[in-house]
Amino acid sequence: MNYWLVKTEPSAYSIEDLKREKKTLWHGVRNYQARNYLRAMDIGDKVFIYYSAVEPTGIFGLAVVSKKAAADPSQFEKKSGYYDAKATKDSPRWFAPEFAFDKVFAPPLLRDEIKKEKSLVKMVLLQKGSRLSVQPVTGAEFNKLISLAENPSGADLRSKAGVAISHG
DNA sequence: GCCAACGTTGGC
DNA sequence: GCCAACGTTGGC
Repeated sequence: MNYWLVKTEPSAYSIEDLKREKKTLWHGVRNYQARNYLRAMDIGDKVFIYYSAVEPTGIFGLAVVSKKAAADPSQFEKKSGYYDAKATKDSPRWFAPEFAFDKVFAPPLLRDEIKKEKSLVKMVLLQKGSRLSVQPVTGAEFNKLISLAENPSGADLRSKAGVAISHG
């Protein structure tokens, strides 16, 4: 199993949109390296949904790959902003996997918290100038991110102080 | 809103 | 095939 992170903006497509629709075709990626990662995704792989550009930035949820990447239909649609005149049905340029909703992170795991974690400094996400919209995440990074998401720093502090955490 | 980093385009 | 110019991304 492999792990990934994809960027979006909540105004374009949010984790709540995915929760409502249950599944979505992750289309419109127009960068070759990102495309190659999309094609490498396998059914069952986990995908962090990251919001970029709009404050606060961070991971807002998790999806799971439900179908392997196939030709991205938007590259053939002339009216689409994703139209690519050089793509043909015989030799498509761009590919889109299907993602299924997994969970919303509440609260979200913000970029600031990720940056504070020493074991995560090598994440592609945190590299200077990294604009890749589809990124690989290592298994160790995945586990750490999940544990941070499930144990927000506030809860950590409360538990260290010996204060019971309510789960209601 | 600024601007550094990056990918793509197109002239040569 | 080089590389300057340009457009875009995205953190700050």
